[in-house]
Formats: sequence, structure tokens, C-alpha cells
Amino acid sequence: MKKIAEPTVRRLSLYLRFLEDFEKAGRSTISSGELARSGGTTSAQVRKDLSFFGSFGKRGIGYSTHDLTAHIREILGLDRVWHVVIVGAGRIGSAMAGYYGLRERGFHVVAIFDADPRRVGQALDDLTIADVRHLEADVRRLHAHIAVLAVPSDQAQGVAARLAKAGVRAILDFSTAPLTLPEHVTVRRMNVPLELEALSHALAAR
Amino acid sequence: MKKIAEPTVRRLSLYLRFLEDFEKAGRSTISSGELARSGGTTSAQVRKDLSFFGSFGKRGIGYSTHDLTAHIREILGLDRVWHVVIVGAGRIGSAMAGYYGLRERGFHVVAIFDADPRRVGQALDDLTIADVRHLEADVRRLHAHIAVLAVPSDQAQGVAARLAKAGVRAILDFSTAPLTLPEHVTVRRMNVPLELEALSHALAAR
DNA sequence: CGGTGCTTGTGAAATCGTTCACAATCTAGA
DNA sequence: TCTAGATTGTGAACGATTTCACAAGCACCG
Repeated sequence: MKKIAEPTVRRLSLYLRFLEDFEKAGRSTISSGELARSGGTTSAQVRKDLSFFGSFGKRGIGYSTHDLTAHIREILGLDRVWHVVIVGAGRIGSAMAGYYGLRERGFHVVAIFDADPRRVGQALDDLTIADVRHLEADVRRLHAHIAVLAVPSDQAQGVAARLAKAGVRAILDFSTAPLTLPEHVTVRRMNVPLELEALSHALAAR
Repeated sequence: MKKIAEPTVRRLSLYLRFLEDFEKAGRSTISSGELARSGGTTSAQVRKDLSFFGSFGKRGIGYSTHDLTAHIREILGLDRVWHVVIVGAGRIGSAMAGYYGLRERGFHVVAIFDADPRRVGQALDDLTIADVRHLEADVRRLHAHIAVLAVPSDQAQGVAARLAKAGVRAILDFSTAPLTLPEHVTVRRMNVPLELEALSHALAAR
């Protein structure tokens, strides 16, 4: 499988949403132009992005919504269930645990951890908050693939290293600390202050 | 002021964090190489980024942490206070309201809104949840600059349009809906499912 | 005061990503 | 079967961003 550019992956994820809407609306084909309009891009961009699948659009017609949906789901690895653990049962961790959209897309939260003894044992949605001391054992037992890191920034590196050692190869990091991890661990950051600062810059720049 | 490339702005934001640490640690100068190591980039990249300030590093020595911090803060518009409103007092909205890393950096949450009558009037940290029906009036009265949009995706467009009309020119959007807004409104997205899908892709690609 | 060791600033080259432009292909309709 | 209209697939041009490479500047030391 050819390597797909990072920005393309992000757009595929967007296209997928619109495709699902189109499919629900009973449309059996969709053109690059329509996808472009939904996703705020251009039809040429859409076609380039989709050219990773080889060519299976129909000239004069467009793409089969059903087939395209299936292809994108496969490329994104959404044709299977991923086990997700959340570390940190504070506000962000709890919010993630209750994020309904995730389960729908195959991201099953199988455990949530916290270091605070007062929180350990409490129920959160259909989970019980586990003690972070058992992190490694639980991660292995539950075959967790992805971790959501929602701990204070000063603990992020330590917890991330433990997760990596326990076999987690993908981390969604809500902390603002830079993480040093083995090559094979993919990290994506949700850095709220950073995004606000980008907005601040945009506002200030005039 | 020259226009600064988007990726550069993001990195400046990162540099700023390390600079603050270095300054606290009593370091009066820092080299591009040190900043690069902290920020996971290269020294050439750092110097290119900083070249937007003209040249005020000292060859053989590096940059004055104090001056560089001040410059970056100014570029990012962090030398002032921004008024932030949060729309949606669900889990994500509440998490943002309680995120005190924000106040530290000059982002003052001045109001939080919700549409649910059961939530309106409740206390949340030092705020009282306001009725989203008063959104426009409150945004104007409080001189809100930035909005955090944490409402269900199907309501995002409607609320965003109201915010824009009330004068908000920067939105941090946690929904997954595509927003159509006037040119002069800057939007940054925090799309959790999208980031998880990028991780899923990375895991699946082998 | 000249040499050595660092480190900046910056053109130029390389890489990466987007947009353009058009031939090729398909459907529908006459 | 032929034509008109729509849309894909893709090489090539373009634009943006990163990396390279090195001259120039500064501090320290003998």
C-alpha cells in the first residue's frame, strides 16, 4: 500500500462523513465536485486524494458512494474495532469516555485510569475508573491499541513511556508537554492552548 | 508586519513554552539548537522561524530568552487579555471552562452558555451557566473576542453564525460539522474523531 | 591580538503539497 | 450509431515549506 500524505488522510476522514450522509440520503454516486463543496476544498484535490485507491470512479458519473465509503474505511483502518484506554479521569478524560461518536466509529473505550485514590473505583458511564498503577497489566490484558492521554502535562511523559512499554502504539495526547517516545509509537496532539494562541495571532495580526 | 506561515505560528507557540521554562530556570540565553531539541525540530527550522523578528540573536551566543519570549508573546497577541465565551456546557465545554492553563495565558472565560433549561443557572467554577438565547446580547456586552464551540455537531453551524453576527472573529470548534462563515472569522478545529482516525490509519498501515 | 569554537542569518536547493489543464471515458438521447 | 454533456485520472506547473550549507559575527583564551 502506497504511503498516503498526512493532509490527505485528514481529508479522507472528512470525506467519509459526507459520504455517509450521502449514502443515508440514498445517493448511489457522488462526484468529486460535490465532495469538494462539502469538505471545503477543490474537485482536483478530491480526485488527487482518491487517486490513492487506483481508479475506480466512473468518468462522466462520479464515484459509487458505497464503494468509496468502504475503501476509505479500509484505508483509515475503520473496518475493525480499536481498543482505546483513557488515562486521566479528569474533565477531559471523562469527556472522552462519554464521547458517543467514538464507539460508533469503532473506537471502544475499554478502560479509564486515574491516579487519585478518591476517583479510583467510581463509575463513569459503563466503566469503573481503574488505578493507574495497574496500567501496564490492564493494557496488556485488554489488548489496548490506542491511548488517550489526559493527565497533567508534568505527568504526560512518564505515563506515555509506560503506555509505550506496555504495547500501545498510538497516543492521542491532550497534554502540552513534548513527548519523547520510540519511533513506532504514533502521537497526535490536541493542544488547546496552542490552537487558542493561533486564534490570538490571527486576531492580533492587523 | 510580515505574514507568518501557519506552521511557523504553531511552532512559535511551542517555543514559547520552552522559553518560559528556560527563563524560570534562570537561563538568560538559548540557542536555536536547544530550542530545536525541546520542540522536536531542527535548528535551521528554528532560525528560519525566528528570522521573522529580524535578526536579534547573537552569533556565537544565541537568543536572549527574555527578549525572545517578549517578541513571541507579541507576535502571538499574548501581550493582552482575550475574552472567551464557551457555548455548550456539556462535558467538553465544562472541561474547557475549568482549564486553567488558559487564564494563565491571557484567555479569560467570561461566560458559558447552554440550551438546556436544567443547566442554565447552575454554577460552574466561578461562572453561572447562561441561557444561549441571550448569546448575542452577552457576547456584545462582554466584548467577547473568541468563542469555544462545544455544542452537538448538528447545532454548530447555527450557533457559529450567531456568534459571527454578534462580532466574534475567532472560533475554536469542537464539533465535527463543516462551518460556513464569513471570511473574517478564523476557525480552528479540534476534531477528536478525525485525530483518532489518523491514528487508526497509522496503525492499520502495515 | 590572532586563533578557536560556537552560533546566527540567509540565499539556494530540495522536498512536499496543491492547482491546472486536458485527454480519455462514460451516459443519455436523438 | 453519433453527438452532447459530464466527470475522472494524471502529468506538469506552481506554490509553500523545509533543509542545506556556509559566510559572518561574537566570546573566550593564550
